Amino acid sequence: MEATLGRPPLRAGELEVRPSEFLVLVNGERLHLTVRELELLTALVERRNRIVTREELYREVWGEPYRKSDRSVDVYIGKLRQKLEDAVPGRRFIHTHFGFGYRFAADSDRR
Amino acid sequence: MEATLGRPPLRAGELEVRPSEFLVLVNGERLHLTVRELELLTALVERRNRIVTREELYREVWGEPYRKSDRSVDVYIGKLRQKLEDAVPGRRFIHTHFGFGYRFAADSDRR
DNA sequence: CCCGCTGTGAAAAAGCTGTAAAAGGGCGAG
DNA sequence: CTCGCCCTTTTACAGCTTTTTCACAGCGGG
Repeated sequence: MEATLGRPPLRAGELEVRPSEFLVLVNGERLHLTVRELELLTALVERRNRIVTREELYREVWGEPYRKSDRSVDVYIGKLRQKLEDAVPGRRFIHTHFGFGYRFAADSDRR
Repeated sequence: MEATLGRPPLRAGELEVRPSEFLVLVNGERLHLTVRELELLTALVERRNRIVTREELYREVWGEPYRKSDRSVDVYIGKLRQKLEDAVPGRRFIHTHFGFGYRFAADSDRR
């Protein structure tokens, strides 16, 4: 949880993440996230527009070495997608890059 | 995939390869490649303007000894050529050297 | 011509991802 | 202490994508 404490606010399209307040706003409305969800979203938004490996995400959020049989990252990506979809229907924030990892993008950019 | 992780960016004509970001740009646009395609292209561009044997490419990308009946390198050369042709029509980046191997060149030089 | 080398489509095999659901844990209320 | 609730982790499996293998046709050099 300390992974969110010193972090400055992040804006990304209709999202605003304030890690130090455990708060995510979507178009001004609070999005209710659990601790893991918030930490994972924070890690992704901090690395927006870049492909991030599961390894890196796992190290950052879980704080321990990644075992490739571990599906936690995927499961939480799914949870985040669901909540983001509920909040902003039709928008796609988290992209899968097969064999590489995930990439967060607030704008519809091609990279 | 770790074959791309510590690598510095490479520029070659209208191509820019950023292995550590799993990213290839062609005239600024992302070229979508699979893991193998990216690794093979990276290996070729790192050795640009030199003829590279299948053995060397196979060792570098697949990480194991080459069996001469293995056509994987050829198949992936074909995939890369196709994607590069789609991205930059009329341009030829990967040259065959009969009996020797392949050579990547960004400029239209003959050798 | 001959025969090994190369290009390539397509099938088979391997591997990766999305997701639901079960299992495991922590914590506060009573 | 026990229960109930919620969050996290693990498991299972279907559906897809990628990788590998195979087959055959066309080339190219001797």
